[in-house]
Parts: sequence; C-alpha cells; structure tokens
Amino acid sequence: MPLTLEDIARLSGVSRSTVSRVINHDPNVSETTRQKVQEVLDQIGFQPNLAAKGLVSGKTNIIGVVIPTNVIKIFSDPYFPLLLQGISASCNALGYFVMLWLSEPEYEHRMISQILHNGLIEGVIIASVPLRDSIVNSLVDSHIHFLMVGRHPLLDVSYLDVDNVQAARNAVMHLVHLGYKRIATITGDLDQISGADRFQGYLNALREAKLPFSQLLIAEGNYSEEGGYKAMQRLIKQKPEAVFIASDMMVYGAMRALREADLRIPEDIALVGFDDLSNSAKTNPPLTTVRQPISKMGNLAAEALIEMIETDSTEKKRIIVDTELVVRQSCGAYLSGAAVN
Amino acid sequence: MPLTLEDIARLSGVSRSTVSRVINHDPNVSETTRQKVQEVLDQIGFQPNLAAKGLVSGKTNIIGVVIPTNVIKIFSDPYFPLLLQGISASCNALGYFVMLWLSEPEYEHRMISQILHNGLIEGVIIASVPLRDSIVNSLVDSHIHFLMVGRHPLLDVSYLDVDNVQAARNAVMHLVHLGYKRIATITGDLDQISGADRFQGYLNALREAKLPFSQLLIAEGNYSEEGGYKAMQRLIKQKPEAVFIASDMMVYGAMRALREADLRIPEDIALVGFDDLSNSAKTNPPLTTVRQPISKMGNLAAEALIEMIETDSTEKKRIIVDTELVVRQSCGAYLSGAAVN
DNA sequence: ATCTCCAGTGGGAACGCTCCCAAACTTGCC
DNA sequence: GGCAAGTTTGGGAGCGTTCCCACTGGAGAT
Repeated sequence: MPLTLEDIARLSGVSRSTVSRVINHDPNVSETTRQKVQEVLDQIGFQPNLAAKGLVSGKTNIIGVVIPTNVIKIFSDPYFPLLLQGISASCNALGYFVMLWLSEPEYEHRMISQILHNGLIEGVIIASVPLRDSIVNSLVDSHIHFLMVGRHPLLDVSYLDVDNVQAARNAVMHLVHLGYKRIATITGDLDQISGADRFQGYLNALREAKLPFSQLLIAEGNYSEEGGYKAMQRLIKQKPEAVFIASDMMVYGAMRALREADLRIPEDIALVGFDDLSNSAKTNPPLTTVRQPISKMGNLAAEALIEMIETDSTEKKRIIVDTELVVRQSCGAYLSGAAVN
Repeated sequence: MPLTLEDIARLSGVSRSTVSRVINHDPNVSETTRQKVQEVLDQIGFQPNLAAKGLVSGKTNIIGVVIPTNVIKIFSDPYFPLLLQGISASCNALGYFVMLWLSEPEYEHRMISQILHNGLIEGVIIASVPLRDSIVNSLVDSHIHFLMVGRHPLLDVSYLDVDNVQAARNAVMHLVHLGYKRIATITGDLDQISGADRFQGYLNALREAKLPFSQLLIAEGNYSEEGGYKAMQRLIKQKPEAVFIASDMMVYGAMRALREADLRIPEDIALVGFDDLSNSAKTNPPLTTVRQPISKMGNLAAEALIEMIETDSTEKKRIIVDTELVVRQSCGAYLSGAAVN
C-alpha cells in the first residue's frame, strides 16, 4: 500500500502542504524543514500518486509517442527502435514517461480522442507522418503540445528534422564529382515527407550538375528491403552508373538484386545510401551513406517537447539536425585507378 | 476543454451516476436510459478523465512494458519492435494503453519505484530479462500483475515463451538427420534464459544422436550480427559441417564471415537459424530456421496480462507458443544429389 | 386498498494531490 | 515594547471519477 503525502507529513512532523512544497522544490520552505522532510522522502523512496497529481494540476509528466500505421509495416527498419530509444532515454533522464501508440487505422480515431481527452498526456511526439494523414490536423486543432519528427510542408507545426533535401543533394553531388553521369535513384515512400524531400534533393543535384533527367532512372522503393530489391531489379535494365538510394534498408535489398545479377559494386554500379545504420559499415563493400544521428534525434525531440511543455510555449520550434556523408567503398571513391571517367 | 460526466449528465437529462453506469456497462440501467445517454456519449466522443478514474478506482487501463538495458544494445534486432507491435495491437483492441520503459541501469531503481508506486500502472510485461536482473525480484515482491516474455528458471512467475530447448533440439536433429556429424553452434547471450535454453537444446540433440560434444564447436555470439560474425570466424577453423545458430540476426553475421572466407552454404557449411525474421527467406541461400511468431507472442502476452488484471487472478500463467522448423536451402536439405554422407 | 419488493436512479463521500488563503511566527525598525 | 512587513506553515476546497447507500415508483401479492 503506497504511502501518501499525509503519511510523509506525519512521519516528518509537518503538514501535507509542506511535504508537497519540498517535493516540488517550492522555495518557500525553510532549509531545516526542507532537509528534515527530504530525509524521510529519500528513506521511504516516496513516489507521489500520478493520478492525483494529474487530476488536480494537469501535470503528469507523460508524453505520448505516436508512430502511424503504414510505418509499422517497415518496423524491421531499425530507424524506429533507435528513435524510440533516444526518446525514452531523454524522458528517463528528465523524469518523464512515454506512452506509446503504434497506430492502426481502425483505432486511429479513437486513439486521437484518447490522447487528447484522457487528461494524462501533456504532449505528443509523432514520427513519420504520411502527408495526408489527418492525425496531425487533429493535433493542431487541439492545441496540445506536439512535435513532429520530420517536417510538415503544409502545416505550421513544431518539428525536428534533418535537411533531407540538402543531404540528398550532397550525396548525389558526391557521385557527380566522382564522374558518374548516369545517376539513378531509388526513392523512399513519396507520400512520406522525407521520401519526397530526398527525391527533391536528387533532382536538385541533377539540375545543378546539368545532367539530364530521365524518368527511367527513377524507381520508387517505399523504404523497405523488398522495395529496394525490386526497384533495383527494374533499374538494372537501364544500366545506371550510380544509384542514390533513399534508405540503407533499401540498399540492402538493392545489393541483393545486384548480387543475383552478378554486378559488382562499385565497379559496375556505384551506390550511396541514407541513414548509416550500424550494418552499413559491414556490407560488402562497405556503404557510402548519409549519416543521420537517429538516436540523438530522439533525444532532441524529447527534450524539445518537454521544454515546450514546461514553458507552456506556443512558439513553433524548427530544429534541424546535421547530417554527414560517410564515404566508404560502395561509391567508388576508393577505386584503384580513379573514378570512372 | 474536455467535458465531464456531469456535463454529459446534464445534456442527457440524467445524473452523473447513471452516465457512469452506462459507460461502465453496469446492467442496472433501463434500456431507454442507456440508449439516450449512449447517444450523447457517441455524439460527443466522450473520453472519461483517466486520472480521476485511476485515482478513485485504481483502474487506468495502462500497462507497462519493460525492456531491460542490455537488450537495447541489440535493438537493431527486429525481435523487439515486432514484440512491441504485437503488444500494442492487442492493447489497442482491448482498450489498454502502453507505457514504455527501455530501462537503463542508472535509472533502473527509480524506474521500478515509479512503476510500482505511481498508481497508474495496472500490470507489467517484461521481456528478455537477464538471469540475474533484480527487476524481476522487485516485481514479484510487489504483487503487481506481471508477465515475462521468456520463462524464468528460478522464480515462480507468469510467463509466455516458446519451448526453446525443444525447438533448438529439433533444429539440430534436423541437421543430424541430414547426415551431418560435426555440428557446431553459435549461442546467444548465455545470461539470457533463451540463450541458455537454446544451447541446452543443442546439447540434448547431440546426446540423443550420440554425437561427441566438443567445446571447440561452441562459440558464444551474444545475439548480435557482429557477435555472429566473430563467432563464425572462430568456428571456421574447426571446419564444422553444420552450425546451429541461436538467432537469425547472428546468422546474417555468420553468413558475412563465410562469404569473406569464400565458403559455400550449404555445400561447405550448412546453417540453421532461429527466429525466421522476414529477411531470412531472402538470404543467399534462403535460411532454414526455427520460426517463432514474435508479433503473435506480443498479442498473446498482452491478452494474458490483461486477463490477469481483469480477473485479478493470482494464479501463475505458463503459456507456451508453438514453433516450427522452416526448411529452406541453407541446411542442405535440397542439395542436388542428396545429403552429405 | 395496502404492503412488499426490487429495478432504477440520484447524490454524498472519497481517492491523493495542488492551490490558495489565512494563521503563526520572525525580523527589523521606530 | 509595539507594529509593520516578510517568511514559513497549515488546512480547506476542489479536480472528475467510482462506490455505496438511500430514495423513488411501479408491479405483484394479499
């Protein structure tokens, strides 16, 4: 049977109010009283009842983390676990709790309603929202604190993101500088903002390098291993010299397709990926890829949301996290001889 | 501003108590009243305040899911996301919420205290606990409802598991029946119960087949891709004919080592894995492996825990989920010619 | 017609906390 | 020594539910 404030008060010879003040670091407590109470608190390992606290003050220290359905299908991608880990770690450090929703369409409506009205959730992090998902609109309307991981091009919301356009552009320019002319891409899910942005970066680089654009060199791969595999099978017929692939997971599939077709990387086709998952240093050959610090992004997202909650700020945050092109062997940068041209 | 029971009561011309009865499906409400109230409820999309409900009744419909630290390191293994997805799906369906802890040692003590005393958590699912972890002891002492995914050999607790010993034994016997004599194993983390159990299954099969046991044919691989890679590098020198590998993730690492050593699978070394991750059908060659229905296990775990909560049962559950050996090509079962001998 | 019984309903109390106001005690100054 | 002002403490009210008990009214038995 957990103890209450009243119990602690009796044990330390003060009132319920004073105990509450000590717990909440209210400065209006004399140092001697504070120490006396804190001692009892520590010894008992007292945890205030969150339901009671939440009921009266609205402060529960609980945030919601929402990952929409369509993404669950590609949960085999370590992106989400890593993000979750980052969020969880920062929440632990800051004394917050994580309530998780892997949203499924059939429950989505009820889920939103629960998040907004159950009186327990102080803020929401929502990751990888498809462009036309209505969840975001509901969140915007509700005025609950929330933060998207991945920007939203249409709505004025707080978000944390990498500059996907620029990062993709840089990756492709790296291929350009290595002398490749016929550069293809395997895109992510284009309904996903990140997918569309990385594709845009590819286009920007082609334009910048004055390389011709061809619809035939573009294959949509929906961010899955299987999608990368199939997309590469289609691309092979077009004989590209290099391919920019919008996620490492898709690269793994693409490599599988290339192995089956007996094509060498990078001699026959050079590859650049996106994510820098831990396995990407160990592929054969090691993968040149855009590193985004996924777990760190989880940290930052949680910290930003918690700051919004605690300052009750309505100002919209825009946090851009740096990426870095990690050059390994799949792009042909270290080919003996030189680049292709 | 969310509505309260009192508001609904006013809108439907009854009392707070009656609305509460309708919401909680209390039979002592006349059909006409019930319908009248339900209509208002549906139209508003009313969500009762969980904090208030939790405070007075202790019922919050929140369960905790705990995944201990050491496991987070191998979060790149899709096992945990899949399990989580299964748990989440069943909770959604049954109207429960999931509070997630990816526990880190530094916060572990506080975390347990929070789970047990914050008054919000009705039950806990805890996955992949290391043998000597103290969390489980705390949970046992606390009398909170909880269920382990993965049995605990020392404590009398509720759990859901596959029969790792038998499944591993069957996998190894499959290799035996194909005629292999010199069968090695790459174990998982032996501090993990599943790791120890699968290793025991390997030993049982050797004994049953009257094959000699050799310490040299055993390599510990700690469940990671990298661990599998290094373990296989060590094993190669022993020239085993076949290897039973305790997780598919480790198989991927092992395959990488074999590729680098220019050894063919299964002609030079036959492999059998454990998990049947979605990529395992697409390896080269496709992997023979023990299928465990991970997501389904998440479903069942959540459902079992919720049943324990709702019936307030103190009886310990033991749920064993069936596995199945999926025979593909890595074991050599379909080698042209026949088996090795 | 009266009484009993029970299904159906309403409202008070309580859950454990925070917030606010008032009380008590200190301190400093005339 | 007395008073104002400030500091510290205590306790009542209230958050939105559930639970319990009491009340109402209609059906059925006598």
